[in-house]
Amino acid sequence: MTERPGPRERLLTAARDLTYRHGVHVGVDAILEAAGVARRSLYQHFGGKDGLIVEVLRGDLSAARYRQVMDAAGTDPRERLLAVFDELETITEQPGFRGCRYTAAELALADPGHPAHGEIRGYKDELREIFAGELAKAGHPDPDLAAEQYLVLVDGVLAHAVTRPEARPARAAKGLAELMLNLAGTPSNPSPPR
Amino acid sequence: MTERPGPRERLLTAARDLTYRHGVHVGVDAILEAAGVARRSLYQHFGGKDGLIVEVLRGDLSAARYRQVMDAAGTDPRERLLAVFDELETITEQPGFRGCRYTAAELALADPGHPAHGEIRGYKDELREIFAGELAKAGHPDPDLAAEQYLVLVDGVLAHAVTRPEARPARAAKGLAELMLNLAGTPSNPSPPR
DNA sequence: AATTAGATAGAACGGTTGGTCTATCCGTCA
DNA sequence: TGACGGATAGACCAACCGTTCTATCTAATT
Repeated sequence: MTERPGPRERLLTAARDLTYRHGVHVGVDAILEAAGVARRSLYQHFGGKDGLIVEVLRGDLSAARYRQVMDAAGTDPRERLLAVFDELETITEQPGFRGCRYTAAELALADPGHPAHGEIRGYKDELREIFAGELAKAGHPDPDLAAEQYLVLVDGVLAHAVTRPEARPARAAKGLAELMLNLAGTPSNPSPPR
Repeated sequence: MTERPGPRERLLTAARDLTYRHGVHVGVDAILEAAGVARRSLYQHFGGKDGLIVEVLRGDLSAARYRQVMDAAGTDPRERLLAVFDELETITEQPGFRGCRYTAAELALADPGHPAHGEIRGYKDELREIFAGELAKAGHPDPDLAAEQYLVLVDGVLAHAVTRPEARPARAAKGLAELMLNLAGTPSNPSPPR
């Protein structure tokens, strides 16, 4: 039997779950009850609700998940890039799917000075780097532009699937990604021949 | 000098502004103060905060705006469809831009039974119809799929521009739209020759 | 055995939430 | 003149918000 995690970890787990399901405006009382943790522990470990939210976003490892998905798809950059949308299809079809937690937090936190905005920004920048690198390997003529296009597609899929999941936005977006990748060098090669 | 609008209209105007800037979780007190309206009038006209939010979404006329933009772009379906992204570029560059109000409301209202979800759904369905019709006129081989792709692009632009406006997502998305439209019949013709 | 850090429970803080209530005012119409 | 519908101001409600506080308990360290 595994040991019960400490209060800090229990808080993070409960907050990750509740802020995704109910949004970042969920009350601290609900988080404390779900975590089975004393009120004081929250302020001891995170300084307050905002600190907890920031830590939840930082520890979410969503970017790492994209890397894993692409690694599992093999070494062909084209296949790796397309695998992203298969994963998005799985994610958006999950029962409790509520969109991208970063986008939701960005929209929910109207105050531009909220510390969470930095984490959100960092996450999307990191995603951009991942896609830009992969698109360069795929031989895309303009990896920087293509990376922005990829971000639009990913955010679009996650946003649209909340309201209209049966539209299968992940599949639709994969079609667009294929059009993009047709601009690249010979499809099956990791990099274009020089 | 024009007459001052009645309480109902003042409430809608104030709520439209405040819910966009601060999200639908903005307090009724703030709305009442901005509208210069008695507390009772809100419950008289809209039954409550939820009713007001629903009416704000219903009266937003965002779908009509897309029609106007396309009409202003002429009669060539291709030009009309691409004009959407020029408009999105303008919108996302506006100082107070805070994304798509419907997407924001969808994410903020965790309760699936909230009456606003119906309006949001209706809006995006209406957008789909508009795009599907235009894509059919442009001679796209699969207007239904293409319409979903267009929705992904639009939602993606509006979502992503909140966090990374300098990425110019509207321009990036326009490039993808051009790729899509290359699949259609002769670009400058309203419909493909049979 | 004594000390200490970390966790617990729970009261209490001032402020805000959406909603209901009473009372008053004002213009319209009969 | 009188009645009435609509608007106003503002008190009031219970519930909840994030935060601070005191007090107690427990387990590891010295």
